[in-house]
Amino acid sequence: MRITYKGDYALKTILDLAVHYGDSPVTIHDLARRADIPTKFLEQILLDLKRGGFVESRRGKVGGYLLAKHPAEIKVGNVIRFIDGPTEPVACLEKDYSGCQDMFRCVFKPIWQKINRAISNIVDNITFEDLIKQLQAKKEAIIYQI
Amino acid sequence: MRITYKGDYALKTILDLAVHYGDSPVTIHDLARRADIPTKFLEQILLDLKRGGFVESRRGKVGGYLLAKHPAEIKVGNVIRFIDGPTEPVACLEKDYSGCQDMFRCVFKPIWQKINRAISNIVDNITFEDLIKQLQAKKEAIIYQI
DNA sequence: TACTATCTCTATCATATTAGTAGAGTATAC
DNA sequence: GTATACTCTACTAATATGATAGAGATAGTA
Ligand code: FES
Ligand code: FES
Repeated sequence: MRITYKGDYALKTILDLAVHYGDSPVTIHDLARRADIPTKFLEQILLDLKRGGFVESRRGKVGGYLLAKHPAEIKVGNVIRFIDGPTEPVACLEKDYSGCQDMFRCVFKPIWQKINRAISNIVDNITFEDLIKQLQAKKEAIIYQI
Repeated sequence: MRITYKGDYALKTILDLAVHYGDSPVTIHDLARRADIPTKFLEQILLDLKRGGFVESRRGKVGGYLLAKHPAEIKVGNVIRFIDGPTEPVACLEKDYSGCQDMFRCVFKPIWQKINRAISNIVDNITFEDLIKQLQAKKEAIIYQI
């Protein structure tokens, strides 16, 4: 698995929208500025995320983007897989893969399967609500430090 | 981390050479045929592996390739990293990376670190000697089955 | 209504990576 | 001295990545 800039931008954007969950829409401009993402690139990413059911949009003045679900309902893995594709380290492991006939013989397959399970265990067990809590914990730690 | 064809071919080639460790050199032709790898592509991979100190070569008649170290001395992770690059899921984690200033703030970093550790734990704890043993165990299982 | 902020959509582009292919050259055993 | 086998550099086609450009649609409001 490889996290691309697009995936990184998508995660940061979803997190930003998660932080503003329940508030009024956030504009592309604000999202781009806060996460330092090229605006026109983010436009495309947000359209993708909308098609993926992660976000909703409001047009016109007072428009912008909103998270389509509660932050607790979105896992990091959902976003990564939707934007950057499968997390499997080799094509052999992906669903509907026709090659890899001599599966029984490939002594490397168990390695790829282990890696695959390890990655899934991580990215599918953390939601954006968890991330927000971590952010808040960090903030408090900083205040306490002062 | 993403295993490319080149990495896959390199692993299968090293395994083949590991199986023939101690024997006479194995030709590119035989390696290519057995693992179904385009011969000219494998030539390049073997030159890379030679520069990486994984294999040795003998020219002329009765020439071919030999494993440069004992199979127990070569980890799967060594080959993957040498051929396909770092196993880290994001550039931020790689050594000498200058970006990612607000490290303290990036709530995703612990996720990438976890994944990185998980992958390393897997690929750095299996040698080609281990793989050969697994191959032999499979062979015996098949014989027993018959 | 006109204006403006905002999202929507399609196309285009530069660069890098991937997965090879081609062909001439070098060394060695016999 | 010739066949066999590795060596080296260059080239190529296809795809992915990380954007940029510009015209269009929609909604609030003066
Ligand atoms: S050939 Fe499919 S996992 Fe090895
Ligand atoms: S910005 Fe470097 S890990 Fe998130």
